[in-house]
Order: sequence, then C-alpha cells, then structure tokens
Amino acid sequence: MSRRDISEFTIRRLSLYLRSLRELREAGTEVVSSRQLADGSGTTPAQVRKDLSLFGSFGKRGRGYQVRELLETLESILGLDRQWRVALVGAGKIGRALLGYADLERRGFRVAAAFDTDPEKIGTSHYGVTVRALEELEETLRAEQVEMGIIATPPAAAQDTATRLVEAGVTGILNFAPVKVDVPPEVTLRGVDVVLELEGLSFALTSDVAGGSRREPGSAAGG
Amino acid sequence: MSRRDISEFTIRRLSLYLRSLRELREAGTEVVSSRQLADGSGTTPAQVRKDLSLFGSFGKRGRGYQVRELLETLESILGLDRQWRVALVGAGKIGRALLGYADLERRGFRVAAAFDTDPEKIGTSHYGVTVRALEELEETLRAEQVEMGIIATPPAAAQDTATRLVEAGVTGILNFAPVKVDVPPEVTLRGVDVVLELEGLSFALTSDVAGGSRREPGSAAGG
DNA sequence: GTCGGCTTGTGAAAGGATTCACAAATCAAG
DNA sequence: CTTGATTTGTGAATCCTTTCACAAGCCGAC
Ligand SMILES: NC(=O)c1ccc[n+]([C@@H]2O[C@H](COP(=O)([O-])OP(=O)(O)OC[C@H]3O[C@@H](n4cnc5c(N)ncnc54)[C@H](O)[C@@H]3O)[C@@H](O)[C@H]2O)c1
Ligand SMILES: NC(=O)c1ccc[n+]([C@@H]2O[C@H](COP(=O)([O-])OP(=O)(O)OC[C@H]3O[C@@H](n4cnc5c(N)ncnc54)[C@H](O)[C@@H]3O)[C@@H](O)[C@H]2O)c1
Repeated sequence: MSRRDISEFTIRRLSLYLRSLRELREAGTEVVSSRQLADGSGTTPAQVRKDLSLFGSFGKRGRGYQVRELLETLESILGLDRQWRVALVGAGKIGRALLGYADLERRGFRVAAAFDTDPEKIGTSHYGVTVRALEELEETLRAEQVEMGIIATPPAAAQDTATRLVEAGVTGILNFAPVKVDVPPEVTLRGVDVVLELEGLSFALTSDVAGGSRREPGSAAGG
Repeated sequence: MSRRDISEFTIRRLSLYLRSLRELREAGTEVVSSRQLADGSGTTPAQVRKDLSLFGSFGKRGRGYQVRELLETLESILGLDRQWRVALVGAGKIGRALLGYADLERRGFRVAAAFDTDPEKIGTSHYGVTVRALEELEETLRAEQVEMGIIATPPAAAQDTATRLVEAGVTGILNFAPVKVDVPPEVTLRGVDVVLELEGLSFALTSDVAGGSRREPGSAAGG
C-alpha cells in the first residue's frame, strides 16, 4: 500500500478528521473514538477506522485514539508538519480575500508572493503581502522556493498562469477560475468552482418536489 | 431511474459539460461529439455518453450532439432555466468578493440579500447589494422568496446561520466556513473548504518524491 | 484475576462508478 | 443504392469504495 494508492476520498476525509481533532484538542479532550470522529465529520465509524488503517494502527482497542497523537500523525501523513510556501496569481476580489484569510497561515500555508498585471495593483500591499508584476513571477518563485500556486485570475488567463507556475517549479496548483486547465502529469491540480457548487444545489432543489438531501460521496458535506 | 438516483458525480460532470458547451456556443460551434466534451471536461467519451443516457437520448449516432440543444437540455436538467434567489450571510472578505462575482448573476444566481452583525457593515452597499442586520433575515428571505443561502460567517456562527436559513425556508446551502454544519435531511448542503483543498495538495506533494498526478474521482480537476 | 462492556483493525461482502465493447444509426462519397 | 468512416446508446465487465461483522485487545469493576 503505497501513498500513491491512497484515494482522494480518503485524503479529504483525513482532512476532516484533522478538523475534528483540532477542535477536540482545543476542548481539552484526550481520547476520541472512531464513532466520535465519524460524527464530527459526517461519515461512519467503520470508514474512519478503514481510512486510518491504510496508514497504520493508531488506536487502542476498547479505548479509542489519543487526540494529540492522532492529530500529529495525520498532520505528518498529510505533509502538514512543515510550512508550505504558496504564490497567489491575481490580486482581484477573490485574490485579496485569500490574502486576508488568516487560516492559510495558521494551517501552514504561507502566501510568499502575489502577482497581478494591473499597474494600479502592482506595488500595493494587502495583509502584509506586496503585489508584484507578473514579469517577476519566475524569478521570485525560485528565490522564495515556492512549491504551490493559487490561480485567481480571470478565466482567460488561467491556462497561461498555470503554465508559468509549472515552469517556475510549482508542483501543486489550486485553481479558482472556472475553466479547464491542463498541467503535466507530475503536477497536482485542484479546482474550486463556486458556480458549479450552486448548480449542484439547483439540481437538488429542482429534483425535490418535496425535499430530500443527497449524499456527497467521499467527503461529508458541511465543510 | 428517478432524479433522486442520479449521483453527485454525474451532476458535477453535467456542470462541466455545460461549461464546455457554453464555450462552444460562444465559438459558434454547432455540433459536438462525446469525445470533444470529454476532452473539454477531463473525462472519457464513454462517461459523457453514460451520464447523458441517464436522462435520455440527445445525440445522433455518427454525428454527435447539437450544441445549442444539448446546452438547453442540460440547463433544464440542472434546473438552470430559471433564476435562483440567494441570500448571503456574512459580508466580510469572502462575502464581499462573492457580491462582486458577476458570474453568479450571469449563471442565474441572484444575490437578493446580504446580512451581517457588524454595525459598521450594516447599511453599506457592495455591487448593488445593501447589507442588512441579521435580525431582518427571516422576514427578508420570506419576502424575497429566497431558496438558497451562502454561509460566509466565521466558523463559530456557521451552525446558527444554517439553522436560521432553514428556518426562513431555505432548502439549499453553500457553506464556506470550515466546520461541520448539520441541516435537516430535506435541505441540501455543500461545502467549500480552501484549506482542505490545499491539504490535499500537501499530501500529493509529500507523496511525490518524484512527482505524480492523482486522479480526482467524479469530477475532472482543473475547475 | 476474571468478567462484561467497549472499541479497534480487518478480511469479506455489498454497493457504486467507470470502462469496455459492440450493435445500431447517421452521413458523405461515389 | 452501397460502402466506409463515424459516433451514439447501453448491457456487461471491471474497478473502486463503503459497509458489514467479528475476532482480538483494552479497561474498569468487583
Ligand atoms: N469573486 C469571487 O468571489 C470569485 C469566486 C470564485 C471564483 N472566482 C474566480 O476567480 C477569478 C478572479 O475573480 P475575481 O472576482 O477576483 O476577479 P477580479 O477581476 O476582481 O480579479 C482578477 C485579477 O486578476 C488580474 N489579472 C488579469 N490577468 C492577469 C494575469 N494574466 N496574471 C495575473 N493577474 C491577472 C486582474 O488585474 C485582477 O486584479 C475568476 O476566474 C473568477 O471566475 C471569483
Ligand atoms: N477570506 C477568505 O478568502 C476565505 C476563504 C474561504 C473560506 N473562508 C471562510 O469564510 C468565512 C468568512 O471569512 P472572511 O475571511 O470573510 O472573514 P471576515 O471576518 O472578513 O468576515 C466575516 C463576516 O461575518 C460577520 N459575522 C460574524 N458573525 C456573524 C453572524 N452571526 N451573522 C452574520 N454575519 C456575521 C462579521 O461581521 C464579518 O463581516 C470564514 O468561515 C472563513 O473561514 C474565508
């Protein structure tokens, strides 16, 4: 069972367990059962145990899991026991909202640089990050050892942005633009599309002549 | 095959096909094959045909699908042949970015009202929407016949917000707060969690000693 | 120390989703 | 009209995920 064989579904759920575990740690809880983790992340106890068992045995039978220990284990599995340096391309409305999103830094994702093409925006600072000219992208990313990029440009610029990010050494990209973006196979790409999510709600509400929730496979809804 | 039996995976892909079809329409293309749709949305031709076949027969063998016709069919299936009225709760950084997101209106989602608790924000207008006091939520939503809600409050307020939205008649909710939110079974809930997506990238980049892309099941990456 | 109640870890079974593969249909060329 | 190149629609097969169910292990009570 190599890390490569772990499914996307499992990884999403590990993040959800982590979210629960952080809350439990804040609350001072020391031990947690698979049932509690399942309740806190919208899945089943068997699923929790199966997910964890892919990586090892972390619990005690009859007792459960140590919150602090499991939390550190999951952080380590997900590669969160370090800081990631992230570049943001596109300092528009969503880009600036992300610059002000303190959870990124708190969870280990430091926005090390931001870029835009708009002369009005270049040179301005937002939440401690100064917006640079797009031309400086490659140089800056190599100097700052950035490994992840966030695309927050208009859709028309998304593919070019992705290509340049990859060219500059980035191997993980989060894309907010609602267009298909191609990257080489060694680069990991995830997309967030707000309209697509709303369209999913539209379908559900249209189907429901009289209501009905729909399962969201692989990850609990509610995140 | 009732609409209720259609999987979340299929629905996400239908949205992606729609995205491709809109581009094709702009480009003036009249006919499209399952292969082209697959290429444009990161899936396979067989998957496209299987997805569409769940709802009917829309193509011509040996030829393909009429772009305009299929586009209208998919919009109708997804319930997008109407306008949806949406309420936004939390007019902070991400909330205001969403108010300025013109694609929402363009795709049929009108933000009919926005709410906040901060006296400094109440009464201000953003992109044509005036922020109201949270107290006015129930009354306004009923008056405006709002059916969907977007939660953009701090995590601590998310569950209360969801409860109030449901109480006010909303049956579809999009949650941006990184916490689990419970709603009654007749309400559909989707969550967007940026940190969770980045954590997924973190895992992929950590696994890859020497690169390797990872499949995103159910929907093509790149959105 | 052992009994009873719990909870994990995990093979096996069940349930879904995707891919395969091919008959049926369309169309253009001759 | 026939042939050949396409492309759809779909049952069957494959692949993957989730759920089941239970032996093994832990803990506190007595
Ligand atoms: N506003 C939202 O709430 C929201 C939500 C989800 C997704 N999105 C998507 O995010 C993207 C940005 O949306 P927005 O609302 O922030 O738009 P915006 O117009 O406010 O911002 C886009 C920014 O990108 C800059 N830009 C343009 N071309 C560029 C390039 N080649 N390189 C770098 N920067 C470039 C522009 O100067 C501008 O500052 C769009 O693709 C949009 O669909 C927006
Ligand atoms: N900033 C981002 O880019 C970003 C991205 C993804 C998710 N999020 C999430 O979105 C939520 C909002 O983030 P933000 O960065 O916009 O924070 P923010 O602090 O800028 O905005 C939150 C807003 O909610 C208001 N609010 C507080 N309690 C409320 C209540 N009970 N009802 C209505 N409004 C209330 C506040 O007055 C404030 O205006 C958070 O849960 C955050 O984790 C933010």
